[in-house]
Amino acid sequence: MNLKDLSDLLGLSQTTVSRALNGYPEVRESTRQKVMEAARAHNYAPNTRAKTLATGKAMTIGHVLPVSKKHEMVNPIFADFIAGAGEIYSDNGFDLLLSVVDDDSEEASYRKLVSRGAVDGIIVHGPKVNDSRIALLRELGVPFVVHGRSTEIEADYSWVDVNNTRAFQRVTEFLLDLGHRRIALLNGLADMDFATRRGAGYVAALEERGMQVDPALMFHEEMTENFGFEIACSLLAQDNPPTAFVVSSIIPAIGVRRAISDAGLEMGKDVSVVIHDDALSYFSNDGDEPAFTAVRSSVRQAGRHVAQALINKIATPGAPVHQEMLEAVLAVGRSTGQAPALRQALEQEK
Amino acid sequence: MNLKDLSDLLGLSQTTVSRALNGYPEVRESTRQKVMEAARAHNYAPNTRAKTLATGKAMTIGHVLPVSKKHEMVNPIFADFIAGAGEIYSDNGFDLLLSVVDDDSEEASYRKLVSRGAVDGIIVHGPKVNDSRIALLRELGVPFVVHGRSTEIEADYSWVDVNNTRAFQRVTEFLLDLGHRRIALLNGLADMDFATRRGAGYVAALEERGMQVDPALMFHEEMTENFGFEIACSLLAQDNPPTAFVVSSIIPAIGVRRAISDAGLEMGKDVSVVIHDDALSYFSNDGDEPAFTAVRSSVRQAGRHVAQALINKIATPGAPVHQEMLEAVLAVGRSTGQAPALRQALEQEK
DNA sequence: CCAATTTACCAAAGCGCTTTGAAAAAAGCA
DNA sequence: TGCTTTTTTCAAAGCGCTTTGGTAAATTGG
Repeated sequence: MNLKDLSDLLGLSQTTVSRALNGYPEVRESTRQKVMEAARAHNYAPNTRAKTLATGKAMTIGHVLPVSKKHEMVNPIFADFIAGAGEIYSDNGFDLLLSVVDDDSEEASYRKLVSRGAVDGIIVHGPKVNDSRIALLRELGVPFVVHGRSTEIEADYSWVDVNNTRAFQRVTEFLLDLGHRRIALLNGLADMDFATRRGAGYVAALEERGMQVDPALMFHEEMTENFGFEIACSLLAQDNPPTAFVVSSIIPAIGVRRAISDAGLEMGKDVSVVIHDDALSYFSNDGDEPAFTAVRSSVRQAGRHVAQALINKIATPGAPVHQEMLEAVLAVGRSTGQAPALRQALEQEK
Repeated sequence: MNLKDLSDLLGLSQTTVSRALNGYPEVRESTRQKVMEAARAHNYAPNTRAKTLATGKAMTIGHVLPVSKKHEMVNPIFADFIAGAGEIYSDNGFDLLLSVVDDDSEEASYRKLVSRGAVDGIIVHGPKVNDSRIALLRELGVPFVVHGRSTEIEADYSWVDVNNTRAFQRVTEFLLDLGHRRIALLNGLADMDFATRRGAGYVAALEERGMQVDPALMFHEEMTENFGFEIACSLLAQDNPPTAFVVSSIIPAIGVRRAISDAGLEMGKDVSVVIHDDALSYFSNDGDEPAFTAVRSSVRQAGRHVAQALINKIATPGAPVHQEMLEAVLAVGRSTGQAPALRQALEQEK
């Protein structure tokens, strides 16, 4: 069933039917009712491709999911982010075009998406410290919003980010207040912008208290469960092991927890752990006493904000850039406690 | 830059340029070279919407991601599956259209996808035991492939599934061979087809050995980490706790592991755990001695197979249905060992 | 060397919609 | 009633591509 069939059926012109369906005023209300009715009865929906061709709007947002050939890693926050963004798209009549590419042909993929006219806007995932995609997309002149930022890029562009620096400074201070002095940082890959900022927060907290930053306690890797496990195992086996861990995601933190219990220690008592919690749906870490003390910021919520910002940008091309900082909430759970040394000292005092 | 611009620039007709670009034979090789060159130089790519309108093929595959409003759950295997499918799409020039909908408007979403002509084919995720989507898609006459099956649907349709029954029968037998007699099953939601089949495999293994099936040891829930933790905690606190767990995904198994260590027990010695491992990228459970004994089947690989099957189906409409069974590999890891009772008996014997 | 093929190119129609500009019908006004 | 204004409808152009049905140019064969 296409427009012609429908209009023939109704004895009306395509123009009138189209207008009736699209809510234009120059059509009698009784006619509109009839048209709507017939459209529903025959399950008519205008052909997307014809419609977008005619209007010049693709009504589609592009997401590029780079999958490294070597690591075979898929960002675990991706699904939740997409779920959030997708809600907004549905509400606004946009489609979501997902391009899976191996990371070395990523740039070509953006170029093609735009020159094919397949999308009206693009969302940039996982920005690097110095991300070439931002310059590329500006050059291509396509509206885009970055989930995160790119520290070394001077240009103005739209982004929605969590205040990573503040969050990590906060949790580090929290651990310091509990008497921890040797605090390990298990961070994401070093070239990721979020990881840099989190590292900066951690360092800032230590330096503010006049403490040495020990590079031997800072780790950058793909944030797998195994990464957390391996590092924690080797650290805990050292002579002077850290008493606390700051971990960039709940996934490696699960590995850390495993290492702690394998070492016969108790998390929250012998060793403290704080995490950044993206509020992934399958790892709920909430309730009145979450398993992990965490700075929490829902990545799904971020997806909603990024999507909305992009849609606004597409609707109002001249508008200024959208830059939005989300704050992470510090929620204290069962994974943290006073440093053993401090606890002993306090007990002695009694 | 569009076709007209490019052909004007070259002093050729749109026809010739189009044919040159699409590899048709009726164009001189030297002309084709010139055209290709110019296209590359000016970064020309044919407008997707115009092209698909003209050809009548959308060159797009639809995926519907239902997100339950109440649970706010996003299937954690989704990202890996998509990554696999996306590779195949890229290789074959297909786009991936992702529709995020809340689960009660799922049917409408499929209808619309088809009547809008937005997709050439659809992939069905997470089939229920009696899934209405299969009848719907057949009625709509759109090519589709199901990731999984739907037990109660008689009709012929294309699917790619893991042999869940066999896999779970196998791991249950494995536990029985180790002397375990009280084996708990932590399964997915009861209406999910895969969960039913896995349950059937578990039951079959027990019955084959003439053992009672204890419904108090079988659990159906959304497969979160918390689910595993809660159930395992309460079971281990019972008078006659199970000595082994069969768990439908690595995620709840992580919760089970946590419960075991919280109870002061050792996994692989006091309590055994076997899992179904989807080989999610952030929870690698491989190497020569994986953390969990598992029946493994890469969901990413499944994504590739499903996508390829659908593309073939679209290319050859008359072809018979594609039904493909993937077998899961049993890999023994460190999470299983002899049942404590059996071990004691054997020691006594010496 | 000229007719019959083959090769290389082109004009125009069509994909299904929106939108412009015009016309017909209805309503308002004197 | 006749004329103007407003409302309602329509025919046709256009979005950017592919593809059909040509025609002119080059090649072949007798």
